[in-house]
Amino acid sequence: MTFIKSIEKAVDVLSCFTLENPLLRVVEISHLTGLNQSTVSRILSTLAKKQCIEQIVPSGKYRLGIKFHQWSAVLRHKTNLPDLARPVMEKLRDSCGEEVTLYGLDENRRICLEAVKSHFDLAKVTPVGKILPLHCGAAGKVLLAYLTPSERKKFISSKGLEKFTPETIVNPEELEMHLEKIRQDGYAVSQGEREKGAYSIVAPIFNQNKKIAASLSVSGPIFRLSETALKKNIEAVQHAANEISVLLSKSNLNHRQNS
Amino acid sequence: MTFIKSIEKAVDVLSCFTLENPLLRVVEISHLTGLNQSTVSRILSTLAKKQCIEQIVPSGKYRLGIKFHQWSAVLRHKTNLPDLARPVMEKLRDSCGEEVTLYGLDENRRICLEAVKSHFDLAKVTPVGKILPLHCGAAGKVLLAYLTPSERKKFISSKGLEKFTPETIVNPEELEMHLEKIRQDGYAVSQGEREKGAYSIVAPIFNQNKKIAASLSVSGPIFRLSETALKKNIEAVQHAANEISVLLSKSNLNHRQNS
DNA sequence: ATAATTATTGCACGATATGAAATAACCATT
DNA sequence: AATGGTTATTTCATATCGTGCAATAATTAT
Repeated sequence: MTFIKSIEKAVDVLSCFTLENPLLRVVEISHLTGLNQSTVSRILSTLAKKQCIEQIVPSGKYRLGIKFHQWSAVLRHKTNLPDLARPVMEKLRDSCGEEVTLYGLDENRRICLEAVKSHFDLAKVTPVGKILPLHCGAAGKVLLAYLTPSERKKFISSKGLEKFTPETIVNPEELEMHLEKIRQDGYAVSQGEREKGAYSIVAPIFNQNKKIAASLSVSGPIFRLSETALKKNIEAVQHAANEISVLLSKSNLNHRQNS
Repeated sequence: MTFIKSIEKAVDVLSCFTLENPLLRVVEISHLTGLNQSTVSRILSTLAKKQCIEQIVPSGKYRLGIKFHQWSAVLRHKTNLPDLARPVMEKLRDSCGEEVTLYGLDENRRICLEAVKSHFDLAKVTPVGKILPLHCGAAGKVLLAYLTPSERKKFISSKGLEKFTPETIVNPEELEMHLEKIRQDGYAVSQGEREKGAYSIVAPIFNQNKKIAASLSVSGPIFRLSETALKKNIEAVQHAANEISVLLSKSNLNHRQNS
């Protein structure tokens, strides 16, 4: 299989535009991607010509362009995972009170695809579109756990595992043991692995081919996690995740062939 | 200036994914873009590797992938035109009762960037993300009218002007006259040019450099357009469009330099 | 006004994207 | 299940095209 390198580079350039960094200049992108400045400049010109990005005139910085409004609408429109999952997620939030989030795999990160806010004032709040690491936090570990061993190895060996908190697992073997445990249990619980004081309870969502499609998380401040809440929430998250898996299978089976 | 052709092709491929056609196969894209099947296949493989698209396994069709969730979130997040315009659009809708829509230029089409629903049960309803022609409907003609003559010429000469209804202008000279009139008036009114029985009243939105940024439209069924409603709505649309122009200028001036 | 950083362009080289044809995979029909 | 037809992918040779370097131009900072 042969891939078109300049297209990969263009995607890498566009991937630099994030919630945290929605406005970028040529050099910044050059640093972030490791691409030559000339190359970045030419890629940006091309993307600007095609209206994928636009230049803000006083500053000269670039941001995503009108083309993405089209794609954004397409994404929101059809049977896609977030829309499918939202009602189930709201039910889950109502039963456990805490924030419910949905994560998908994005290169070797995870991205928050959907978030339903907690009823508490003091709570975990994750914006949709936020990109987070895979190796820490139960939602990341669940995504990792159900990859094929080769896919997983590619990630874990790719670069060092960054330490976010004292609880972050940075040892590959230790991480693999955790993942094995997750596969046995069918869920994951983490406490303060990425952000101090926060817990998550997470279960996997599978597509019709039993491949991992997303992870569903309930998360909040650790001090609200009683022994009974833990048990109840594990049960509830697993149930909700299964429900979404079923919806997803049905939805995908619908657009067979010429439909 | 030198553009990277394979990237342009990739964008063309992705542009095939629309509200009407969210699921596509290689041949379909090949026909839509005029690209060789091998090329399309390779572009799709590359985009799939980068998770810009994903293949639905039972059917083999492709759809937009998880990467677009990231970009979609970035788009929604920062000071972008639709979010800026929405409150003003809602006010306008409340004052005139009819659907209010916002259109931007997308290659040589227009795309609905934002829509606020009419209060009436029988009304015009335009989905966000819908792609429509430029040469018919007041919202398209306003976008055309304020392009530079060379930009405009590029579009009008590009290919024949499709006739949607008996009212559609298909003669380039006649169209130019209409556009001149629009520039003099500062607004446009159309009746049944694209869809029979529908009218639109549209005013231009400019950015801080006085370039056309979007067009703002009030539209509904012609039978509700009395002489007084027409006058009132023209006034209201122009006022709202100006308001949005001001907001847009302010917003763009904010992210100067290193902010 | 000057220096420093950043963006763009020309050029020549080497990588690489391309179409045509072949092969493989897939689907529909009987 | 088997066949024929459509669609997807891969191979291969060729010329195109994207690339980095260095120079220039444009911006920004001091």
